[in-house]
Amino acid sequence: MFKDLDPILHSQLRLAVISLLVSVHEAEFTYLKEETNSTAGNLSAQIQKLKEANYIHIEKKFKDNYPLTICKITPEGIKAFELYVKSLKQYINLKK
Amino acid sequence: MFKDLDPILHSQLRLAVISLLVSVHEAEFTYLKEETNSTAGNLSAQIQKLKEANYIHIEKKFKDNYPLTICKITPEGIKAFELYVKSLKQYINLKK
DNA sequence: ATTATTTGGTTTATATTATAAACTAGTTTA
DNA sequence: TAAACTAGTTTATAATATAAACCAAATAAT
Repeated sequence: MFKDLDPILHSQLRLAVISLLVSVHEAEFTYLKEETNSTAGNLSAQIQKLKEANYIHIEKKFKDNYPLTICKITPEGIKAFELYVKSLKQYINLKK
Repeated sequence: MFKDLDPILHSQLRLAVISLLVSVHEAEFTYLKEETNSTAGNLSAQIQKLKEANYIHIEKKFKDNYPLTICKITPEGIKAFELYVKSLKQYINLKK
């Protein structure tokens, strides 16, 4: 009945990040931080996990002398998100 | 943009338990254990948390000499579940 | 010019959570 | 009466989330 929920995505912050990246496809660290209302430390840790899972790609460069971190969702990330949503529906759409 | 997800419900097992109880209204421990495919220890711990949050009520009695634990959802539990689902939709865009 | 503040992060320490393993208490079966 | 089973609970450990502290450089203030 209940499919397992991908633990990488079943985290409020990581889910919010993926949710944003699914729609905007690519975003800066500071944008993600503002939109998700997270602390920098937490966001840094969580995007690292998303990267390790190969759900996002992280590019680091410089812009106007400052470091700039850009996150993009990968095809695997999109797939995982879609599967997560599908599984989740079994939990919250229980039309008995 | 992203509303906080009730941490009591944002747990795979607790969410599955509440999901079941929303539809069946009342269930035995062993039924929940089978339906959620969980271990007894984990289920015991998680229904305790749901009880502490006042999301379910736990009744303990005996049936045919064996202990019998029955869980029922409370109005607060139903309300919390509905709010959780509503908040979650912001993350997963369920309508699409 | 040097001190303070800000930007854009990362690392580390700690609290919380989830879970399996071990245990309790009794019942039934052989 | 010993073994196995039922129906759980408690405990120990691993995993997770998060705030706090830190780092390196840039810019602003004095």
